[in-house]
Amino acid sequence: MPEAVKKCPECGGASLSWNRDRGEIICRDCGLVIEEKMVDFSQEWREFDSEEGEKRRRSGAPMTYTQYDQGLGTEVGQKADLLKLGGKDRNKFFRLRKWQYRISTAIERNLKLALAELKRVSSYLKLPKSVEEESAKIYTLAVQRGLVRGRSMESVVAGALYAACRRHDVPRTLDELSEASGIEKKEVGRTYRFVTRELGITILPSNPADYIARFASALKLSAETQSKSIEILESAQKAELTSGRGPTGIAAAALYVSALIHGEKRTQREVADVAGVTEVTIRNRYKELLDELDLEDEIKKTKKKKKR
DNA sequence: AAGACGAAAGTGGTTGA
DNA sequence: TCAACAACTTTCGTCTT
Repeated sequence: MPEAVKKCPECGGASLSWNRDRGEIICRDCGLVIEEKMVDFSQEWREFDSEEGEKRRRSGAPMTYTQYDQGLGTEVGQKADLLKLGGKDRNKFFRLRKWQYRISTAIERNLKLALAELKRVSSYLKLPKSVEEESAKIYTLAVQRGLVRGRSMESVVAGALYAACRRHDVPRTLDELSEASGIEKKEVGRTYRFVTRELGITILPSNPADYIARFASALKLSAETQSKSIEILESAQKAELTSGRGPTGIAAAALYVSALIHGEKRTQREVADVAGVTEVTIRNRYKELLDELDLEDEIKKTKKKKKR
C-alpha cells in the first residue's frame, strides 16, 4: 500500500484495504474509496456540440446490479412527452406504456423493493460499494431461482449482504447485520446458509485477522497493539488453536492479550462487547493462548514497566 | 466495588446413523 | 429423523486488585 495514505480522511479509521486489481484504496470502516490510482476517468476527446459527443461516446451508463434492471432498462415516456404528441402517437404511447407495465413482472417489482432495502442496510453498515454490488447480484440470483419464496424478502437481503461481506473480506458479524436489518440473528444465519448452499457460493471460513482492524479501532487501540495481535493470531493458527472456533472470539482474545502486553488494558467486558461475544468466550480463548504461546512473560514485563 | 475467573446448565447448529 | 456432540452463551458464586 502506498505510504502516503494511512488514515481515512472521512472517518479517521486506520483500516484501509488496498485492492490491487482495481487500483483502489478503500476504508473498511466507512467504505470511502480514497484512491483510484489506475483508473483514468478523463475523456480523450472534446465535445464541440452534443451530437458530436453522442457519436464519440463509446460506453453507456455503467451496468450495475444495484438497479433492479441492472441499469439497462428503458423507461417508456414521461408525462412531459405526452404534450408533444398528436393523436396517433398518443395511442402508441399508451400502448407502449401498457407493455412496459406488463413486462415489469413480479420478479422485477420484488427486486426493486429488495434492492432499496439492501441499499438501506448497506449504507447503515457503511459497506463498500463492491460489497453492495456483490450482494445485489446474489440477491438477484436468489430471486430468479425462487429462493425467496417462503422467506421474508428482508431476511434474504440480510443473508446476501452477509455472504457478500464474507467474500470480500470485510466481515461484519451476524449481530451487526441483525441489528441493521432488523432480522433476528438466527434467521440471518439460516437464510445465509440456505442461499449460499442453493447458489453454490463457496465461502472461505473467515479469517480472525480480518476483524482485528475494526475491533481495534472501536476500542481505540494503538497500531502497535493491532499488529501484535495479528502476530499472536498467526502463531495461534500454527498451534492449531483456531480451527473450529468462532473467529470473532479468537480475534477478540488476541486483541485483549496484545492490549495487556502494550499496557493499553481494556476490560474483558469492553472487548467482548465490540466483538459480539461474551466474556466467557474471551476467557476461554485467552487461556488457550496463554497455554500454547508463552505470552505470560511479555505481560509481566509490561506490568513491571508500569510500576516504575 | 469492579473486574477477572470458573463451574454448571442451556441453546442452536452440525453430523452421522 | 433423531441423538450425540462441540462451540458458545447465560448465570451465578468466588477470588483478586
